[in-house]
Amino acid sequence: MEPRQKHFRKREAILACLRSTDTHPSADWVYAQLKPEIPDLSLGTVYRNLTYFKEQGQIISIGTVQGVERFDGNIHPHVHFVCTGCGAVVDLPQIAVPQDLTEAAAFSAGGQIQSCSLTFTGLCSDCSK
Amino acid sequence: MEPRQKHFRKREAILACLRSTDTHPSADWVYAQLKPEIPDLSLGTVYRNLTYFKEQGQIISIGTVQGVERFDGNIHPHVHFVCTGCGAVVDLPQIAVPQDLTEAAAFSAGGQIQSCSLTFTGLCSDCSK
DNA sequence: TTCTAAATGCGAATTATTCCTATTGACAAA
DNA sequence: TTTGTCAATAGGAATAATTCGCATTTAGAA
Repeated sequence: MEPRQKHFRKREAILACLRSTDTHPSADWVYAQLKPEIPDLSLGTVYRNLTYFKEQGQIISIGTVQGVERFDGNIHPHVHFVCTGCGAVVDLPQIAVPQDLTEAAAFSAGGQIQSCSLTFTGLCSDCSK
Repeated sequence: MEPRQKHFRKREAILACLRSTDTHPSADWVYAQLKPEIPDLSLGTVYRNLTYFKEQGQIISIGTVQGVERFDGNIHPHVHFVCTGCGAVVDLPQIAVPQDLTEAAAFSAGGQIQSCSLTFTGLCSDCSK
């Protein structure tokens, strides 16, 4: 298929960058990551496309950690652990929110549940030393 | 005991305000709420004391909703529902995170779990109309 | 009264995020 | 090829939540 339409290279690079890592990066991290290979990338474009992908449901926001929003290219429901020491966010793939909990929540809230986020907070093994 | 030490009136008023509501307010909301009765209250004091209480473990932050941090005077573990339409945050007291999930998370993360936050997101009954 | 340390007010500073505007690229029609 | 249109973008200005710096006030001890 050859060189992709130049028009979307940046948009695609941003999504690919997000999907290539499990560090749950911030907008700034994505920007810093791509800037060397795409020198005319602007931070505004990163923000714009992250918002775009979020609206499209292709990525999710996992909330703000230490003041900055963090994103996740993995939209499969999963649980996170956030270290209050270093700000690292890691997946806990072994854990899952039981389905009946979500159903109970929908009933209890009386509205429509779109998503569910379970996050454990603490000190990672490095930071607890 | 009569008039409390004037020095701590504001600090106490901020905590009392947070505990008197179930709206999970922002710093600005607390400020607006108290300003009429405490005209010389400053927003900086609200932020400072919210941070103080948070560090003391007397309140918790429930993360940022639509760009602003929201607080909760109820530190008993409980589940929240956030409406993406109006930004309302309500408790779901009927739901709880199973204890074994937390234990599994602690094992899986390999660190110390300090807290756990389960949040459902969606549209409340008003906003889904 | 004097001293000290904590709490505060106020305004400036910081910083993540959004907004504005001119420019560029892709593509279709003439 | 030329022209027109529209989405995507860069770059910088603007916004807004939050934090910081510093002088002032207060409580309480000496």
